[in-house]
Amino acid sequence: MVVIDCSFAVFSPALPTRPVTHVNKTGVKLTDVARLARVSTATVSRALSQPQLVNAETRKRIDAAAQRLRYVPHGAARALRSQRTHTVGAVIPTLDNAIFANATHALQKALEDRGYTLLLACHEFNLQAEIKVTRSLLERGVDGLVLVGAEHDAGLFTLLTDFGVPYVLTWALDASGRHPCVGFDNRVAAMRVASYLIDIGHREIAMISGVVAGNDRARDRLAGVRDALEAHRIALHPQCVIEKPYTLAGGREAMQSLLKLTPRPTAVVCANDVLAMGAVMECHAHAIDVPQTLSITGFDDMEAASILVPPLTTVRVPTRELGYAAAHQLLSRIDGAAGTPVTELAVDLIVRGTTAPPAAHRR
Amino acid sequence: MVVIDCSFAVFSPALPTRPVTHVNKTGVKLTDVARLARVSTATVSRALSQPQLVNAETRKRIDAAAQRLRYVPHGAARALRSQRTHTVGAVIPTLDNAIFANATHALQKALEDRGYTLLLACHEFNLQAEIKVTRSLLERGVDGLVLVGAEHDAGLFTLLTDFGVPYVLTWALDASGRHPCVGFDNRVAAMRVASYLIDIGHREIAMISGVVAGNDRARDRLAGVRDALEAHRIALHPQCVIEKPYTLAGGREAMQSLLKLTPRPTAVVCANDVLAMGAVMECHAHAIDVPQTLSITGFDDMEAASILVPPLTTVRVPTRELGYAAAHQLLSRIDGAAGTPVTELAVDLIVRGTTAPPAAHRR
DNA sequence: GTTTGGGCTGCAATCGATTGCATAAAATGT
DNA sequence: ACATTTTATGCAATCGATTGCAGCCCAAAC
Repeated sequence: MVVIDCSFAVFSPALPTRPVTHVNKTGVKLTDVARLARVSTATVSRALSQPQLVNAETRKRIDAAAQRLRYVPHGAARALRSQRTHTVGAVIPTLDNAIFANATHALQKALEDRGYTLLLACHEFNLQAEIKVTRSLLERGVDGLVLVGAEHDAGLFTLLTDFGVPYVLTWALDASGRHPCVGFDNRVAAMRVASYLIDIGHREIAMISGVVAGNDRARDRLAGVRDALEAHRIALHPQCVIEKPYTLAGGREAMQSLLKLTPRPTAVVCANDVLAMGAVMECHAHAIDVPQTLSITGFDDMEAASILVPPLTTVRVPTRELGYAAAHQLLSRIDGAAGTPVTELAVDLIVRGTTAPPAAHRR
Repeated sequence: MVVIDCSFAVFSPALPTRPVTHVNKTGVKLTDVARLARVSTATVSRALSQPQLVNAETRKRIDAAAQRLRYVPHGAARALRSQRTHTVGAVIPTLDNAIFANATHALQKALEDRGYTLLLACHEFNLQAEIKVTRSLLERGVDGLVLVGAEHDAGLFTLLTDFGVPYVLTWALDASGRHPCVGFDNRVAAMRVASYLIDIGHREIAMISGVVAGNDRARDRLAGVRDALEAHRIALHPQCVIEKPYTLAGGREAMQSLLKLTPRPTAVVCANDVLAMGAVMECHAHAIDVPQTLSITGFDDMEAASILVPPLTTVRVPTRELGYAAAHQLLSRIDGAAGTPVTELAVDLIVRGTTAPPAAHRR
């Protein structure tokens, strides 16, 4: 932090007749700083990005000149010449789900700490849209990309390798071992949830799943539940699996259908917290006691899950760690690190108030 | 005397082991497409960005060539020459609050529809950090900026006008009339909430406020409550105003303090839904009946407010409209529109389950 | 005294696309 | 048939910073 007196007239470079543009209307460029500091543009450039190469005295003059002129580097010019943008792109499904917003926030902070800026794009769970927005990010120029999920259209991977841009997959582990990733095993985690319900006595279990098309996390979570039930030779009837988009309304509708079934399930596994909260709301509306009559579980452990009454039994996903780890892994790849690192994060089953043994098990 | 933040020092990694070329490793450029299509680069450029200027036949050849070579334009080069990045920057407090995430999501969608990409930066409610991240966005090159709130450090506005970059303020209305903005009157809205509580009989009213330093929305909401109470000659004791950061924990702590007061307030106005949800949780924990013993109101109407039991009485803020309107207003300014448009959005008091007349008023 | 080498600095080429101007060909008007 | 406008294309300058290479200066080594 430097304090300078700005009460004197600020040097203004000759006003060239340029078209009105939005980029640095001040027109202060490296040349102006160089002239004022009585050095070449080369030296100014070095003083700003590799200070150790420049004599301390000269550097001081340059810094002062830059301050005085309020010089702001022109990113496009810099990027064109150096082939580096110091910008990272994130391609996520949506910001409307708090869990992605949290992870993105952590990512953004971690990048900012290292001098990078975040370029954002959403694809709304559509793999074709994902290619489109990724291309647009690549076009804008990013030094690296963060993607969500391990499953993507082949065209997306072609694009990435054609471009030779470093990237990291998140929220899942890549089975093929061909892509760097930081995430956790959605399948095992979901299996653990279902196993827990079985352990406390449930046999009539249903699942409210996310839309599995183009969403490997949703698919894995469903598969995990299947695994657990099969391991205990418990049937999962087709009508007990309801696929809905990740919204409160989706959860409510799904629960509405499930309540009509006979025999009625005693426990419902939801693919994420939003669906679970919707499901609980619907039970409230029908005066069905959770967890005494019906147990419900979520997945993600978003903050809102804790304000639910009763608080939601769910799987804690370390969103913050996920964002940080993704940033660090990506940046080290940008800096030239080789290999295909896989970072597996731990997830935990958090048993709270929406689960209890089934009525038949109690006396 | 002016203080200028001189933190434009660029992050320089220690010593990259093997810097990678991140930008278009394929090396396909305009020249290549031009050669394959047997035209000049000028024509290719036009075919891609102003197709109507190019003969249909030629255009077809060019498109085919571009497709064949998988050409992707180089954004930095394009930006350098045309002084347009087709990128808009958003400087928001945080993504961790769902309400900002929602609005940002809407903004992003609206921009995408018009061919723009979103560059994101957060300042965590710190006006100095806001200048810093804004400068970094400007450096990266943005055609316009979306800011949150009407109050900003003078240095921020200097930066904006120096740069001559179009911008729009959101989430509030600018009293000075000097800045384009799209938002609503936080003060009037908060006043309406407090008036409602007074109307149904409350006289002992407290407020859980956000941190007002550097946050004009929070300050206005507090002022609005003050207005309402004064208009009815009701006192607002200093110990009845508790300032907390916008977190669930903040709401709980504040409520804990308020519960110790004598006389105990019969109604608590919260500056946003997060605080209100924390407050309700704390009441649950103390087995205090909401709304029979204590009424609580929120502000924002985030989705989670509806899963609360009882559902939260709050002020609906049209986050989606806000994002869309900001995008449209900004883009029309980027396209050269003049003036200082002010878009005022309507907010509504949504009376739900957390408010009721005070006990003394019922029989 | 000469050579060597390290520390600084400047020159000028370069990154890849856009665009003003010139020109040629085709369409239109008289 | 000739003048004029319109349409389509190419040439080459340009945007603003970075960086390889060369050169200068001065101190240390021989």
